[in-house]
Amino acid sequence: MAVTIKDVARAAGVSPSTVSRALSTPQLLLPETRERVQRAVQELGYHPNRAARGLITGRTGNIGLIVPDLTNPFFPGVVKGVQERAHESEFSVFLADTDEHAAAEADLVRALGKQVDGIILCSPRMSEAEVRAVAGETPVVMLNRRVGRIPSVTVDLGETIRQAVAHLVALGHRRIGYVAGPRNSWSNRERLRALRAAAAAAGVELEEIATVAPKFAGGVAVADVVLAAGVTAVVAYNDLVALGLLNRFAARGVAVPADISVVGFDDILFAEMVSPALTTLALPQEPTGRAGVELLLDLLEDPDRAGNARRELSAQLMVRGSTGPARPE
Amino acid sequence: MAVTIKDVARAAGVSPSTVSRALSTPQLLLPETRERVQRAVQELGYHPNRAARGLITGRTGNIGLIVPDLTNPFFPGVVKGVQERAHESEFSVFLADTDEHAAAEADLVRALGKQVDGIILCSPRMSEAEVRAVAGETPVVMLNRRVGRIPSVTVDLGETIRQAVAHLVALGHRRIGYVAGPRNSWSNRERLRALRAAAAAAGVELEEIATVAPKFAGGVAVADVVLAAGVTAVVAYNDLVALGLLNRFAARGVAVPADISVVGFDDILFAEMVSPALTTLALPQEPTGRAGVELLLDLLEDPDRAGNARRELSAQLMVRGSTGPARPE
DNA sequence: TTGAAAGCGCTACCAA
DNA sequence: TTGGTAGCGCTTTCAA
Repeated sequence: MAVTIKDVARAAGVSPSTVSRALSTPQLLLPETRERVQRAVQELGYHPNRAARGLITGRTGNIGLIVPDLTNPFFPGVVKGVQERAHESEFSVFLADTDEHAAAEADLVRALGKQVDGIILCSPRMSEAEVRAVAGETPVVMLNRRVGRIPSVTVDLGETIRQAVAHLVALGHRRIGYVAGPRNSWSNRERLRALRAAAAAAGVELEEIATVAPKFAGGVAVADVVLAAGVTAVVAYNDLVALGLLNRFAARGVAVPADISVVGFDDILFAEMVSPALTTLALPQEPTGRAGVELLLDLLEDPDRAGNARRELSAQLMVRGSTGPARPE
Repeated sequence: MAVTIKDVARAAGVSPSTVSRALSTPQLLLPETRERVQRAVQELGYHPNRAARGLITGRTGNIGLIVPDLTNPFFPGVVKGVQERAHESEFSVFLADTDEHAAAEADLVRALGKQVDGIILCSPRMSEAEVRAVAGETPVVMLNRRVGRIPSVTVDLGETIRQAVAHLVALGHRRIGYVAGPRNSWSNRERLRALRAAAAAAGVELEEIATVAPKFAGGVAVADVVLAAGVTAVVAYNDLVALGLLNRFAARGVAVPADISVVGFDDILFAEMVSPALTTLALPQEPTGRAGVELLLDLLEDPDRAGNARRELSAQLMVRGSTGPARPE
């Protein structure tokens, strides 16, 4: 059996209450008592049972993290950030991967709800109504999405998307394609909106080519459609899709960037690893995760003040080999 | 406040004990009572507090999963498998990433120990003594490592490594290099041992070139040393390192496989995405995770019988573009 | 078949 | 400054 607070109390010759205080409010004890308890804690290797503590304090010291797909390297980056920051504040992290099933998200929130103090929803796919519903039940922070007054961490892509479009226009591109991600992805909608605005402002055409699963295979699948669309540059919903495009283009003997330029979003590690390396709009992955934890901690501490808290991080255009001068018509 | 067992009891006009029974041993109740309780559960949206339950039953319904580095795509695959299988048995998963710090592993096990029924250690880097120590305190299953009688899931690479060496030898390679992973990695030692044996049996040289961090940057860093070693083929500790090699080779204008052949381990998604695609020894990622959970569940159910349980999965050689005929001397 | 009571490990209150 | 007591939400005897 594990060592309990009673064992420590007995060993130190004090009451359980005193042991408890020695751990939570040591300044209230006589230095001598405190040391005696601490020695006993050390010797017995006592770790308080957090479940029992949580039963009383209403705090579990756990946070839940729900991501759509761990297989997309973007999310492990975020998860790492969450973990790191959580551990710094002595929180443990429950992780759940929904495999891109929007329906699984709400279920998971409810299943996790009881065992955590709050939940971080990373790029949730569920409807706004569902988001509001779960946020009403459990403290929730969202990453890469905004719904009403729910605290969220987002990345401001407006300026960076303008830069990216300017970059393509400067290279002579006049018809730019966009391969869209999931319809229920807020990021997808925002990216499309900003791209449209930037293209309009620059006086170039933006063609929404298709909607694909946000995976490598999605890019591969849509590549030939992209070629048939007659654009000279294509922006993909994320790097994984962009890499899928590059892969299929290579297989078809289409030269990048000579025949077509390709741009992604995220800047996953592998964007740099392919050749030509992928031009992409880099999202801060670990910082997003860290910021999410911070917002959640604020929210737990002061639900009123922290409601509607927003953290907006910035993106960066990484110009690499996959973009180049437009092929003359 | 969340709805408790008392609320349900009141709503259903029964005692809390009866509600508890309705959930755990419904067959002991009168059908009518059972239904009344179940209706109340539904209406109030009652979910038992697992922490409170765990306090009594000694079971938390949680398992801990510790991985070295989520940024290596191999691990998310395993994590996904663990998650899936765990959820199937109504277990939740605590995830912790040690960032390749062996020292963090034991600490994490201890920190998590109290809140979980058992822990899955994925490719742990800690010493055998430490492994034994933590396994003595908490039910532990290991993935990709064997220590004593601790239940483990491993992948049998012997035959596949022989195949890989035969493949290279058939292509005319006589001097093969190995870029080693972390010294404290069991997988690394096993791979090296099997490679040595296979090379000796085939009558070719195996040269251990260097030890690197099991990351992309590690491969990049060692690439020039590999070239200077004068081997015609190189096997890397894992795909990430192999991809680093490919990247630096490309930058140096070294043609793969014309000038040098490259082989990795794992078969991460990106092994297929680069060109030339990476020849690699594919490890089953999700199955490894799933098997780990199953072993752990067995262990929890019957600690005696399940001690020393082993599950050995098999690997597969994926021959792709990065291996080809040896460059004539 | 059901309910009352005890207690899991801990913290928070009130007294002393 | 410390200890006793109650009780968090639940399960599990033991009685009825």
